[in-house]
Amino acid sequence: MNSSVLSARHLTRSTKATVVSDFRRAQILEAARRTFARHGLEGATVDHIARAARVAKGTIYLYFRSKDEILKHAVHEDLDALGRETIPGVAGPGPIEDRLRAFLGGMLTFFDAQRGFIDLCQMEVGPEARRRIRHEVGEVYAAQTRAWQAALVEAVRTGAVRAIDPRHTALAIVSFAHGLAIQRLRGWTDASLEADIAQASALLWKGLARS
Amino acid sequence: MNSSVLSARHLTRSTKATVVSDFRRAQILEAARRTFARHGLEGATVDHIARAARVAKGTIYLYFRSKDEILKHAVHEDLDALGRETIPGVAGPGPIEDRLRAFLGGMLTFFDAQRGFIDLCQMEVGPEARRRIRHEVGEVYAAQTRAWQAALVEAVRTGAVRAIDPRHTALAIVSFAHGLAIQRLRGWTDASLEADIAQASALLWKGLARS
Amino acid sequence: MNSSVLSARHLTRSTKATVVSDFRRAQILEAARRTFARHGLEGATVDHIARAARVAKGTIYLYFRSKDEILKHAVHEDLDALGRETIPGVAGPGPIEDRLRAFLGGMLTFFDAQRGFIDLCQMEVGPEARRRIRHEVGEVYAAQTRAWQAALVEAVRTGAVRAIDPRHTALAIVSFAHGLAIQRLRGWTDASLEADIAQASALLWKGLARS
Amino acid sequence: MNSSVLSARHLTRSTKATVVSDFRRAQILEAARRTFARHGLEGATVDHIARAARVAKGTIYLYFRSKDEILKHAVHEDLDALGRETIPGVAGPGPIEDRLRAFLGGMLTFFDAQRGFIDLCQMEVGPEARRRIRHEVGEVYAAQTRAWQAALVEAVRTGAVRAIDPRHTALAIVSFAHGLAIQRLRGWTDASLEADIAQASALLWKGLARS
DNA sequence: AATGAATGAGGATTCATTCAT
DNA sequence: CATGAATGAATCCTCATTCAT
Repeated sequence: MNSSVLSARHLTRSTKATVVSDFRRAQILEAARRTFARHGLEGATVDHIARAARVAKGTIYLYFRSKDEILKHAVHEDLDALGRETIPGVAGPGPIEDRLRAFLGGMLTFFDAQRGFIDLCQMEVGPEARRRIRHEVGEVYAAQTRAWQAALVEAVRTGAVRAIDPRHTALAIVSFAHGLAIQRLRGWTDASLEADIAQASALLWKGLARS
Repeated sequence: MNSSVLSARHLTRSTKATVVSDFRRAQILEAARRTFARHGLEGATVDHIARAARVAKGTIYLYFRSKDEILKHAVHEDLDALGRETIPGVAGPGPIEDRLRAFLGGMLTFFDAQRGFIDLCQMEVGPEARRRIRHEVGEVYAAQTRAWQAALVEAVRTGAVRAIDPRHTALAIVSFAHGLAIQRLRGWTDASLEADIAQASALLWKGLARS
Repeated sequence: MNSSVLSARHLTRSTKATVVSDFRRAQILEAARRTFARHGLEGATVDHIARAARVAKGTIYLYFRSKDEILKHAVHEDLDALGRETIPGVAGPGPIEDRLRAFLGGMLTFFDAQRGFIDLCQMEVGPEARRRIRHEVGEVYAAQTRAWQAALVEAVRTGAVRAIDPRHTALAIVSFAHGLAIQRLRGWTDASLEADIAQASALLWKGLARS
Repeated sequence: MNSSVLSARHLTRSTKATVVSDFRRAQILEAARRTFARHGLEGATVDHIARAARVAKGTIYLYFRSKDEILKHAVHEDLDALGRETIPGVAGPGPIEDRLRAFLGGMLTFFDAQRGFIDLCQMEVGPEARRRIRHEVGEVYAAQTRAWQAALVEAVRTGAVRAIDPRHTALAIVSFAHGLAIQRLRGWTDASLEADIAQASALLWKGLARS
């Protein structure tokens, strides 16, 4: 009984430690995202990130090996989320028009939530870590494009859309979503999220629809 | 006569000096563009730029007050060119379909020529100079959007296109072009310039055209 | 009775605590010696020492006030041992030739046992603690030298050795032993311990012996 | 004629630049040696070295890639000198007794001139650069030992010394010189340089001489 | 008593900018 | 005008020490 209590305590402590540790990592990553977004990739000093995360500079290095490592993780997490939130719906059931709207909605919402900061990192390509990020971002867009290409091939076959070229059209859809997301992210448009989604998907749909 | 000779000489010298000076400025700006594109905004040191421009580091500071100043000028020149190369055609005569194709072509060509590097600088926004760049880039896209909005209002009026919302559609066109340009710039698509232009403008045109 | 039991208990507990405490101190010092020897004085972090001692970093500070304190104690213990193992024999009875061999043997054996690491620390003299170490090491060599000087004065008097200068010769003996020990410690010689001792003492003895 | 003047000017400038550059390097190395000797290897900060060299911290990095590089060069230069100043004489002509005295004199003088600081660096073995230093120092002592071994083989053959073991005796001579040099360097003896040399070589010579 | 997460002062290194030649 | 050596502020990262659990 005593030992069970002890091991329970131990388990609890161990779990708590993990929870705390995970919390710290998330806390730092979140602070890093905000700081990268506000100050830029090089402009964001580790001091800034630490202050934003409300921890000491040294603490950062208990959870990440380097500033680059932080960037890598922040980007990786976000790109994972972006892929998960936009790609499955493309192949899903339902009319292609709805899927188009859902895709655009997913992209714009994601970027609007300040999480598109990665997309703005493209300029920094010196160190190896950056090169990987660049590649990883490209992979997500490539995956989106492939998903749309497959969906369009099927849609052309069933006559749901007119006889467009699936490869180029897929790229066009993704590029469109991307461009629109950036315009919004940078504050170059003040339209509401819903209006932008509605108008953009209507335009695209009209471009795809039969006759 | 003497004085005329003198002033001629002076004029000549002055002119030559100006020419040389302008040449140096252009030489440095060009080197800076290449260097920024290759190494990133912070990754590009003044040493790099100087070496690329084949001048000594100190010489740079005879022509530009600071590194930020260089960036500002490089960006400004490029944005000017982008505006000049894309906006007038929007309002120009001819069927709107052709103008659409021309616009997309202008954007993609410009970015393909490595000059879209500015667009990649958005992440660096710390110092005041950067903030201005950000704003300036936004201005160009805003100008493009306004041009398209005007064109679309007219096109809707004459029945050249269906009754779309000019404001949102203008933004959509610009965003589309922008997104496609970036995808190309980053090497995420390997399609030919012509094919991309053709397919994209066809899709958009279909989205705009009547019935 | 009760009280005697209690005080016995108390004594036992107190003693046990002392034993445990002493054990911890020795454990940490030993780990520190190994770590200093392997990584150098600054290269050895408190983390390294803690890991080598199989205790948590914080525990170290329950037994030593600072890293410098650890070094001071490790050095002090070793120097004490070196003195005890080499000095008494110098004044001891028996022919001076044997005492010479014993002295050289003591030095080389001590250094060979990795305990001469202190001798290698001389470079680090910044903080006050280091200055003391330097002085303390010097003290041991000085004590050795004094012991030899006394022994040689006596040996010259009795005619056991030729009429050398005791002061300089004492220094020479100690320096010789020291130099040989270092050469071995650093791995710059691969001869066996016994052979080095035998040859060195033979050479020195020949240098000292009468005609 | 004009061109000759120009090229002369150019040559002058180029030479002057080289001279200045060499001077700076020497200036920094000298300051580094002093600082390493005073503060230890890690205790000596680049700031210290810069201040001792009367240059700004950044200037250091115009002449050396890193602190380790500085150490490497300082050590290399000194070891070169030590080898040049002690080894040739060993094989030189003249009675072996004189060569012995010359060798001891060379070693003690070198160390007395604060240049034996390298010898004190042995504790720091972490980074790769340090490991090389350690090896390099060993090489010099090994070269000295080889030189003595050869000299002793010859001396035994000609009967200049008694039938000692050349290998061990060579090591003993070098170790002796080394140990004495260190004792002096650390201030553990206050005898005059000449006295130490005389006494030590007399002792050794007596140990080597025939009957 | 033991732990190890958190801290922040301190050090090596970089790089925009200046200035004597 | 042009140069490039010199500067030092600013940045990333380490590690001795503390302290809540």
